Amino acid sequence: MPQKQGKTTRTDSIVFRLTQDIVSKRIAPGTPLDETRLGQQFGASRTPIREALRQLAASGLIELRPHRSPLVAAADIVRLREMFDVMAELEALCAQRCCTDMSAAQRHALEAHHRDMATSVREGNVADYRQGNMAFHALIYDGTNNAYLKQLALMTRERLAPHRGVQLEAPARLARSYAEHEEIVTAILRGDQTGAASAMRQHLAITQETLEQIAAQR
Amino acid sequence: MPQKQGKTTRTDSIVFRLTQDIVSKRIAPGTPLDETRLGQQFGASRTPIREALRQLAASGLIELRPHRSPLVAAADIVRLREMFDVMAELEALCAQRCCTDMSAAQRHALEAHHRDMATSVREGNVADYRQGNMAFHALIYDGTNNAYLKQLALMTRERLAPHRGVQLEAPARLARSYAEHEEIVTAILRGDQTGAASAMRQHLAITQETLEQIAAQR
DNA sequence: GCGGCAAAAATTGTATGCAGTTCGAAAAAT
DNA sequence: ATTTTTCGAACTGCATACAATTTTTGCCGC
Repeated sequence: MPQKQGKTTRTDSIVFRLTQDIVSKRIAPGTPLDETRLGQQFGASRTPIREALRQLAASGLIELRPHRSPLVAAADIVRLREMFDVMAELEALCAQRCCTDMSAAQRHALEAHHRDMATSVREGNVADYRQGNMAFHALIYDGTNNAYLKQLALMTRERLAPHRGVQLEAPARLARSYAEHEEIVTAILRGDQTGAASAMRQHLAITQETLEQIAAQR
Repeated sequence: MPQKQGKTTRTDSIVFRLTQDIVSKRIAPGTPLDETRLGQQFGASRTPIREALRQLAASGLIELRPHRSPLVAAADIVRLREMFDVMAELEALCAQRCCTDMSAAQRHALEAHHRDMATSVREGNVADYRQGNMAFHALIYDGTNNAYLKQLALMTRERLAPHRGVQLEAPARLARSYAEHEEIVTAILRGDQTGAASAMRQHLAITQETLEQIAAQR
């Protein structure tokens, strides 16, 4: 489960760096991770290394067996596809629940946020849009008023985030993404459960296509 | 996240005991967990305690913020209801996916297992049925051929298991549960996606009713 | 008496040392 | 030459000691 990193503790720093190294394939899958070696590599003691490795294991990035060196998990394309698939279903469920379980304030917040994102699209500000997009989906998670569902969806999205790399960089994609958001929002406001769910599914299917391209180009 | 407990390492032992203490309410929600105190309470050093706490945090049983004592997460009725809700949806999704993604061998295994469970029902053997029920649902998780979906469903079920207490003890419940299983199996074998999903949802709604009774009697 | 500040106490984060287990290599037997 | 056994090295699991940070407590000023 991802932690905040407000006051970067050493463990969190190591988690971050190791995560990047793994998802960027700088460390090949199947590689055994030696605690002492990592320790002197990162200039830290074994203790924070161990904590970091536990967190990575919880994230599914590595596998650890008792008394044995942790192995970098095979983040194969198959597994990523599966996760994307489940994420789409989770978010579709969130959108569906939003139709019935959202408070008026939450509905207004979602609508307002979506309108605000229009400026990022017009300016072609990719960084802003990226951030706004995350907030958009977070608002939908919140709208379910189901903490566990929110937690699962967030966890899945965050775990997938590092693998998405440099996608939706093209301004054209921004406009399309925004249009899809529009569909989702209107469906939710209309209370159209199946419409909201399918709109969300389709929205995420686009993202998944990008993954397939990345997979193909290897 | 599956954890073996073959060669009980001290950390795993502590994880197990703490988990039981938390879900059985022996430790009240909101209680701060002091590492040193736990250490001398369990007769262990702080190191394995820390590792155990990380795992519990990953399981969502406790919450930890940097430089602050971990707090036992509130497992209130509201949260439990939410988790049951999500579990129903996850399993409904599993059943739906089984209709399309199951192999022939998996279909046969599910059918055979279901038939075998009839004897437990006839004999009124609650313990056997309980075990068979778990296996039944596990077979459906497997049938999705989606490791991540399986992981989420299993995790949710396991986390909920301790709270289900002494339900479905009455032999009458066994027969009813079995009939519901029957519906699910036939829907899956027929390839009826929506039928399988709704049958599963209804099957779990029964379970949830029991929870409500437990909640009410407190 | 009340609010802010500072120092002390308590608790988490980190480092290091030791013991137990696993894995590999060398040696012995077939 | 191949297989088995044994021994050693390396690494993980655990314990303890130290550093950093937070919280509490006591004091001073208002």
